[in-house]
This record gives sequence, C-alpha cells and structure tokens, in this order.
Amino acid sequence: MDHPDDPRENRLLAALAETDRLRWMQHLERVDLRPGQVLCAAGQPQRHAYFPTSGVAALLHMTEEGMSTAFAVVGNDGLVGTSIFLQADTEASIGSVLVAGQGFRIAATTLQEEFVQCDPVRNVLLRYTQALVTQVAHTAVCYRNHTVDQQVCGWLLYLLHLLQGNSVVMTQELLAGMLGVRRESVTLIAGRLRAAGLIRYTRGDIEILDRIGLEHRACECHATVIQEYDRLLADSAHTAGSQADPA
Amino acid sequence: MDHPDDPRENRLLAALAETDRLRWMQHLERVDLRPGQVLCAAGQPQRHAYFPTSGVAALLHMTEEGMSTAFAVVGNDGLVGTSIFLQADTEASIGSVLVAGQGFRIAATTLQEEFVQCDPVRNVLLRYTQALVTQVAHTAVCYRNHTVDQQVCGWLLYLLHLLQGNSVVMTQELLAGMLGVRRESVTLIAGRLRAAGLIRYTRGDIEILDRIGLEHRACECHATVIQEYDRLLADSAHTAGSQADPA
DNA sequence: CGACTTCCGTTCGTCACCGAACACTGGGCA
DNA sequence: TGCCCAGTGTTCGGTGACGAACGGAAGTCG
Repeated sequence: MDHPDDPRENRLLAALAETDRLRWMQHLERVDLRPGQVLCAAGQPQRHAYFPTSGVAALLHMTEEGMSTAFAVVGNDGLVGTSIFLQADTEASIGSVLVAGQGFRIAATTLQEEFVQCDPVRNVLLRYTQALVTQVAHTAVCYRNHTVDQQVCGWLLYLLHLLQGNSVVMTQELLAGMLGVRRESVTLIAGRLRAAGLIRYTRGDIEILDRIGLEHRACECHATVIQEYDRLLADSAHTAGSQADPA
Repeated sequence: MDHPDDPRENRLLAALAETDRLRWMQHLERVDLRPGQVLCAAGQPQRHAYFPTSGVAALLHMTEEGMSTAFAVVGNDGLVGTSIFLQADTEASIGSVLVAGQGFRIAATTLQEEFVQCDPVRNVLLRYTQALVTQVAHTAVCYRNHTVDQQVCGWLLYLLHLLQGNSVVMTQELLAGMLGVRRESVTLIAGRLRAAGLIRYTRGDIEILDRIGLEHRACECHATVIQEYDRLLADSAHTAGSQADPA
C-alpha cells in the first residue's frame, strides 16, 4: 500500500485553486482508513470531514432487524461529513470504511470557516453535494427497479472505478451488507459471474476479468452517476468564481 | 381551494428572518401547481425555484422501461430546484406535481444572489438540503428492506402530513407510479387497507379513517424523516447568524 | 500439527411482487 | 340516452429473493 501524500489524489481537493489548497495544507491531517472504521455516526456531531485518497467508505443506515443498507459510497471523488457545511449539527447516517485506504481529514470548524469565507471552496463542496444527492437518488430508484444481479455488477464496477485497479478487496458478506441483501444471495450471484468468466475471487479478494461483460450485465445507474460526478467535479471549471453564466 | 397568499405557508419561507422575507416579497411570484406539471426536468437548467404552500410534488427518475419511481416528495416543507444554489447548472431529476396546490416561485438568479449574499438565507437552504438528503437516503433503504404494503402506508401518512388534511386526492395509478410498482399491486393493498377499515376511497380520492392503524402498519422510515425535517427546519433556530457552536 | 475461525457453497420451502389478460363501474360528454 | 373511458377489481402463472439450516474449505493461531 503506497503512501499518496498528495491531497490531489482526492478529486475535491484537486479541484481547489492552487492558493486555496496551499492554505488548506496546514489544516489537512493524513489518516489511515481501516475496514469497519466509523467516520461518522448517526446523531453525533461531526468533528472532522474525511477526504479519501484511496479506499472506499459507505454511507448507510441500519434497519430495526439489524440489516445494513448503503445508500451511497464515497471514494477519492468525495468526502464524508457533509453535515458540517450543511449546517446540520449532527450526521443523519453512518459512514463506515468498506475498503482500506488512506485519506486526509480537516477539522469541522476549519471546514466551516472555509465554506463561509471562500467562494471557490464553497462551490466545490456544493457541487459535490449535488453529485451525492444524484447518487443517492439513483440508488433508491435502482433498489426499486433492478435485480440484485444487476446491482452487484453495477456496484462492483463502481467500486472498481473508485479504486482504479482490477480487483476489490471485499468479502461477499461485506458486499451483501452494503447492498442490503443476504450473504447467500451474493454467493449465488458471484458463483454465476465466476461461471460466466466475468470475475474470479478467493476469500475476500474479487478480481474482475471481463469488465465489458459486467457492464453488459449491470444496470446503467452507476454509469449515469459517474457521468454526473465527472460533469460536476471537472476540476477545470467553477473553481475561480463565476466566469460562466452564458444565459 | 383557498388562496393562501402568505408565503409563510411554506416552511422555508417562514423560516426566513422578517427583514429577509420582506425583501423576498418583491421577487416571489404566486403560482398554481397543477397535477402533472413539470417543475424541473433532468438535464435542463432551472429558471425558477418553487416553494409550495399546498399540494405536493415528487422528485423522480424514469427507468429505461418507462417505469417512474420517486425518491422524494416535496410539499410546503421544502422547495423544488436545489440545483440552483448547489451550483449544478442543470437539474438531475424530474420534479412533477402529484397533488394540486399553490406556491411561490423565485427566479434562479435572484435565489443565487440571496444564497451568496445572505448568511441566514443560505443556512435555511443548506439545512433543507440536508433534510432532503436524509429523505432520499431513507427512501433508498426503505425500497430495499420494506414491503410495498408498509411503504404504501408510510407514503400515505407522509402525504397526509404534508397536506394537513384527512384525505389525499390521488389515483392508485399515480400512487403506483410514485412508488415504482404496478398499479395492480396498489389496488390489492388498497383493498386490504379498506377491508381493515383503515382507509376509504372513490376514484382518485383516498380518505384516511384510522391514522393510528396505518402507522402501525407502516415502517418507521417516514416518521424518522419527519423528525429530521422538524429538527432542521425549526424556524426558531439558525436564521440569525451563528449564535450556536457550544463546543 | 491440530483446533478454531472466517469465508464460501448448497439446498429446500416460502412468499412478495411481477406480468399479462380481462371484467366491472361510475361519471362526463355528445 | 347512450357511449366512452378513466379508475378500479380479479385472476393465474412465473420468479426473484428470503429464511433457515448445514457442509466444506482456506487460512490462522496456539
């Protein structure tokens, strides 16, 4: 596991203007993200915002029966702790590390000050919020309309996109907990995918063999979400005031 | 249908400070909300933000097969058009009127100016955004884990909460399109609810007879969401700068 | 080397919801 | 008055996912 000490590994931090990022450097603290680590908890005030540079966290809720279900995942394209600048005092959901990695964190008070005082910073955070809303919305629609088979393929592709590799270090149990389904369902589906030559896996390490095949099998929700992230977080635009507005 | 020409019928507008609301009055335009009317469209820039004072709109996506599924509903507790101040240039979803009513709208450019220049206004809008995220997240988890039966009860109660009456003017077809299920499923469930003496309905008018019974049958998702809205939009707090921060 | 734990595989019955097809009814409009 | 149609009622087969129970295999730690 390498040590990407460059904050620009995170897409939001990369989108900051040079001067802003230099100012932030004094406040950013490098942190490891360990699987299962809780980055935010429902009902708790949020002391830091976390910007992953690698690894993946899930935003999830627990149901009464103890079933966990994620409604969004956050990688190096986002942050955990939006409640800070949304003025919400406390988080509404659980943020938990799914795949180990690293990242940076910043104190809530500092982030809040930056959000209020610096327009470009605020715009980046707001545009990320819009992307997050879009992701959660698509997750809801996907949970309603698509089969678990499609969803497994879609989430795997999305994780792969965040992890920029060819394999995902995650047990079927964890994948099930993320999707809000039984572990057995995931096992069944994973078996089918393996039989079809699309993936290979051994004890918590899922390797993708045929990305195109997976895409063919997945619903388009995640592709749409990725597009929206790209559009909103393209680091060229909207980091230096309002030079847009063609209307 | 009465004419509530007071913007304070909308909870966000009511949360504004007196001086801010007076300034807004010049920009607010009264509008009717007709069933089926599209308040925002995916991929389109948003020219106005809509603040319902009565009636209900749904935020939804269409699937490839033409099935519509809502991921949030907006009544007099919110606004349609968050993409404006989230700096997103275009909306990502469809906003469509479900139940007829009235409301106010404000030009996108004006809203954007207010958001940037006025801290209390910004805080209200941001806190609403957090509430919306919470609602969408719970919708996703609910779609995954609960039965359509529970969901019908929950959404009915939520609509009732928004409409402050005892009946909901909505066909089963529309309810089905909102939940992303078949009309027949809704008919079946509605029949059961009627048989149990919980509701009564005739051609597009659903009347609730036993609210407690419905609550008993519904999941707790919507109650949780209502709580979060109450917490975040309590009009006493957070409208006059930052007198909080007890840490 | 052996015991234990974690992770994966498999089976069987059950049920909620889907998909399609079709029948009924009340209100509006010609 | 009669037609039409939006809204609702009902049926039947199919199936995707659940729930529970148990078997096996790959690591891990004493």
